[in-house]
Amino acid sequence: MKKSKKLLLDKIIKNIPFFACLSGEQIEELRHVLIEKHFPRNKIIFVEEDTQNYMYVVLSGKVKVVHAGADGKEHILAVHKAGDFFGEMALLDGKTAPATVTAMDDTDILIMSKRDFDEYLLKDNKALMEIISVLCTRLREAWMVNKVLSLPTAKERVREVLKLMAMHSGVKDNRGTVITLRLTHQDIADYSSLSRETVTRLMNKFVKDGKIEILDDKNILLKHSFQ
Amino acid sequence: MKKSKKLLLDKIIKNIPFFACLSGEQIEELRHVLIEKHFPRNKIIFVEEDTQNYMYVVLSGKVKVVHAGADGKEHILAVHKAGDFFGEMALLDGKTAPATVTAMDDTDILIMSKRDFDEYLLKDNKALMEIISVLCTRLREAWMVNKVLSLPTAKERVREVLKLMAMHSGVKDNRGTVITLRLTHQDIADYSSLSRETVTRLMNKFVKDGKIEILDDKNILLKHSFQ
DNA sequence: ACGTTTTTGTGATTTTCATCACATAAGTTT
DNA sequence: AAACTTATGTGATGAAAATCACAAAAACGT
Repeated sequence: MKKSKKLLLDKIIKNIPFFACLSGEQIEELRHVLIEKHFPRNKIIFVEEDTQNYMYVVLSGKVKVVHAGADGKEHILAVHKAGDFFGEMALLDGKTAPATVTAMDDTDILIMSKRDFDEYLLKDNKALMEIISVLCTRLREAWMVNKVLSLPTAKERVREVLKLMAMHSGVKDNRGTVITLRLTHQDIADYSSLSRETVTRLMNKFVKDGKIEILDDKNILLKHSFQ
Repeated sequence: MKKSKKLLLDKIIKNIPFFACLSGEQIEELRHVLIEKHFPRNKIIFVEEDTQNYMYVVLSGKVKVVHAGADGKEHILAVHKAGDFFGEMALLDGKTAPATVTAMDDTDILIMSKRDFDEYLLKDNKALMEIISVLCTRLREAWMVNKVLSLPTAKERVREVLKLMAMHSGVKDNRGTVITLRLTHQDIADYSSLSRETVTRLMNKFVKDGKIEILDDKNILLKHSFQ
């Protein structure tokens, strides 16, 4: 393993709240049991209702957490980027995965087995408190999505979805907040439960009104005037 | 306290997953620190964004967990009946309450202070595991609501909301499942983010199609053919 | 650089609900 | 029981967004 990669891995691991309580030694140990795996774009990582035996950490790329509707449409519940983790729920309560996770780009992912998860995390009181705090965050996020979906107009829905993503994956700069997920209109539509065409029209309107700007790399800048 | 009431209290306490791991003595102890309080219909128990210092258990009646929209409309996230508990999140991560809770009927509620909560629950590893499992359940429920709200037609939304309530508050009998919450059409509308009129029309259609039946006490019977 | 696939842009049409406007019914209060 | 209040039933109308149907542009693969 390259030195720089090793350092990156260390940095990412240390930023996972679950692992915040582990000692340097423990992290070193941990790194040896973690498996790195590559998922090409559009590859499914796991399917809703699957029995799940791993927790995942995104190293690079991004993944979407989705519910698939009967009609083939999918609803995005969350998008995770480098440094985010997912799949912990099935490990915690032993039930099946509540949603499907798919790679949105070519994505490198770190995998931790249930055995190691139990070994390193479920024995330590402090780690359990961390897990609880993470679940609370997830719950608050789920309720926020909920709120967004019950907004009456398409415009509000798109606006709030953008704000939600800015909160989770936003980088502030002097002009506003940049959503670094490089989302397509279809992605935003799947997030806000609207049609792609409606999202296209609204995004253009936001641009025309000077509320947002699409940067060269397709990232979305929410200007200060946004909202 | 009347004997019968004491027994009821005991039974309810023992059915709360948080307390499942406590010994008989501990429960006895616990009962002395719990305060019982009455909330009349429509009384707000706590407000979104409030700093919250208690956990609550419903003894009788029912409460709704809601997000209030800017336009005065409210969106129901969950309904809790006797034996259910709520308000635990703010105690767990110290952040403000993520939603408002209101009594839907005259409701008796048991209150546990943060101090007792910490004292009895946050020290025990087994209790922490219980809390984690409860949070996972909440998260799965929140995602189900999410799924319902992203369904494209009003009919599906109402159908799935009814199924959700049946799952949480349903009593099976030989004809199907009875939702024992005595909900108004407005409640269902607030749950599914539809207008009251649309819900009325759809409920009548379900009745006419023989899928559901409104019992004398206003409870809703989902017949076996429902779905 | 060329063809292919994916994404975006935009008008025309249709559908579905929300809204409005009452009527009726059922429950509550006094 | 009369007077209110709350809940339900139902038609008519309108608005918002889905759908349909392409065109154009960008991104990607080889």
